[in-house]
Amino acid sequence: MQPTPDSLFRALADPTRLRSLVLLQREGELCVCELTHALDIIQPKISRHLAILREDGIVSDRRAGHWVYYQLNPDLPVWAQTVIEVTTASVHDVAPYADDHAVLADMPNRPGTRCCA
Amino acid sequence: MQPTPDSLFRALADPTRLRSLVLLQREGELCVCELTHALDIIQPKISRHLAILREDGIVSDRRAGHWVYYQLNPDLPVWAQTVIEVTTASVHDVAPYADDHAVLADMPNRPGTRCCA
DNA sequence: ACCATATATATGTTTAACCGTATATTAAAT
DNA sequence: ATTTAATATACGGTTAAACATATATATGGT
Repeated sequence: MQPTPDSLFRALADPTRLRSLVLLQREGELCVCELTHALDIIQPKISRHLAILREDGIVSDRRAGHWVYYQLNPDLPVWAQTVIEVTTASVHDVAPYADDHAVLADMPNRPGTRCCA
Repeated sequence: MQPTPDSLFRALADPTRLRSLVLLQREGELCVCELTHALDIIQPKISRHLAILREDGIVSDRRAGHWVYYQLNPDLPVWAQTVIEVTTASVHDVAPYADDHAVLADMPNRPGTRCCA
């Protein structure tokens, strides 16, 4: 499934989804617990919004053991990629997006991270 | 006033507003009656959605006699211009955007048009 | 002053989206 | 087989957005 302009903008219209997408654009791939931590939003809420993005073809998911990793759908049409890229670049230093990034960087025990790097 | 990512995407999330913006991006400046005709949407509905766009700084208006002309706000931040440009380009040939453009081109008695060109 | 045209706003109602809480699913470990 | 951890979904309630209709405002012409 691929988003239409209509459905993409409807998806981007929610703050939780927009913050999630900006973070995914920056980081490439994140599990639900990382998004939950970075945005400080309860897990069912994150999961529900990720489901909306998934059902619209905006993100794809991949399970690895306990964790489910989300990323921007690699098959996203170019125009949609551009919309997300340009937006992400423009909010690089502004709240709450910059903070989300910082909070994620400080997250302890991130899955996939070697514990004794 | 300038749109934030949040407010811009909320604005783009409504089909009437998205169609209006795509047409304004293509045409440069249109009066309310042209939008009403091109989109085949009753005038109060068009006006209300244009008011929402205006209040968010996405479009600007100019009165000329009976008519009020709208255009994309020239002071729109570059990232927002890019979002609208890229989107417009991507829907050039698809419904309902292509049709809106065609219907507008066929509109009789458009204001600002010389009657005996 | 009055009328016609173009546009804007106000009102009450309906529809859709989001929310928090509770519960179900899935996978790994013991 | 049970338990624990991560994630997903279901349910009912609340809020916000959109709608159609009616009315107000503004401009220009007679």
